[in-house]
Amino acid sequence: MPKVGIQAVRKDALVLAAIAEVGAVGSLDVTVAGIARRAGVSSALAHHYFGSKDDILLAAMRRILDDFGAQVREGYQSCDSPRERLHAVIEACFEPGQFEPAVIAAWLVFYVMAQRSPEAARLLAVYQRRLDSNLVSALVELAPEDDARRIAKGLAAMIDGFYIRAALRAHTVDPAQAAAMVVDYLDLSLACLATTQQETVG
Amino acid sequence: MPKVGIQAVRKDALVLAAIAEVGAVGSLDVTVAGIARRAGVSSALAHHYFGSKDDILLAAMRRILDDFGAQVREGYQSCDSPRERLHAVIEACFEPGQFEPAVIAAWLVFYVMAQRSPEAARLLAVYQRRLDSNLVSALVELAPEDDARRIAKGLAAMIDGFYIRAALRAHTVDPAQAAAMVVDYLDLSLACLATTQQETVG
DNA sequence: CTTTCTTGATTGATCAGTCAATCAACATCA
DNA sequence: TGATGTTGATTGACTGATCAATCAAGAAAG
Repeated sequence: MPKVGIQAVRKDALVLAAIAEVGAVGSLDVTVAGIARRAGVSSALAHHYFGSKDDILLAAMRRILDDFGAQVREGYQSCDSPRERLHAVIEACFEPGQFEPAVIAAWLVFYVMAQRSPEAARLLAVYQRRLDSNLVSALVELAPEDDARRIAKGLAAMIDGFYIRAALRAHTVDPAQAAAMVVDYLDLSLACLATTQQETVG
Repeated sequence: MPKVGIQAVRKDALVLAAIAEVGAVGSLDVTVAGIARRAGVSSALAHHYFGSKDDILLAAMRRILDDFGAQVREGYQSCDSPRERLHAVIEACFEPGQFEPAVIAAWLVFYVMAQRSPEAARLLAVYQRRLDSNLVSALVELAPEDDARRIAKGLAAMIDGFYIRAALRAHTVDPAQAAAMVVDYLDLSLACLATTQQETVG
């Protein structure tokens, strides 16, 4: 048998190369040859391991989504209160790693890919549901479920919004500042809710 | 001389066809032939009027940006108070026309194009500055300039965020609801500011 | 009859995917 | 130990298709 474990090594290299290439080219107009070159192998090998160009790109997308998921889970480690967990989720979204040009370009490109590929759309939907679920599960401990769901939608929208604005290299806000503003919005929403509830109760 | 005014007719038809084609294909992988066919002319004619494929796409982008600008200006007509103007801007962003599949796809695609084409990036930056400027100019009448700028950034981010979420056809929120949530955020921010200021002054 | 419009045909380039052939690691058996 | 077969790894060369851009020729309007 040939080298053991080389398959995982090659696939990994190709996936990383695909992300880098998408970031470098800045669009879906990446070539299998370009990805393969960056990974130091032939284009034929890329086809050998992944069936098609789309398969490579979908694998790259899964990788980015997984990395993000891991980042969130890592942030969860030392969180006890729901508020801490909310902050952890928000901060994970604005982690420096998420703002590397290649990663930003990849997200953008995957949004476009989702318009065409059902699998890409499914993957992005999974990410959105997960983010939403993370936010809601912490928020329900601080507010009635309806309000929790509403606030979660607003938070998620603001997160995605700041992110896409970063994608335009028009650095109107830096990630840390953006995270702080999302947290402000969270606190504001909860404070308002508390006031209203108090009035209603009292 | 040949037909008078035909140039404007053809260019217009090609620009509209380009938007429709981008919406139908869902990516930048549109062909000049496809756009021309949709406009009912030959691909050579498209090259005759616009120099290149990119010129056609940039013209399409300008068209969408202009339409949006006109929508905002229209909403401004009957606005006296700054709060009314803010609502008008926000509602213009969530106008049904902005949520036609072709328009959504076009925006997404133009974001990607901006990664590669300086002119596309410039056009998008103009749009963002205009939105920001509209928001700030109304907000400064309701809050100190620093706060106005900060709130404007949050509003703009949330607007873009809701928009991009709509782009995924995962209709978690409908446009009207999204607009309402942005307005809520606006009111919340201003209310909070008023309270804080009152406390500081008192 | 001039000027613009319009097109079919063509070109040159690019790219995804295929294929046959070689290569290297491992297993098996004597 | 060493010869030999097996199997996946790897590639260069190729193909078929697509597309942007060009061009020369013809149609139509003034």
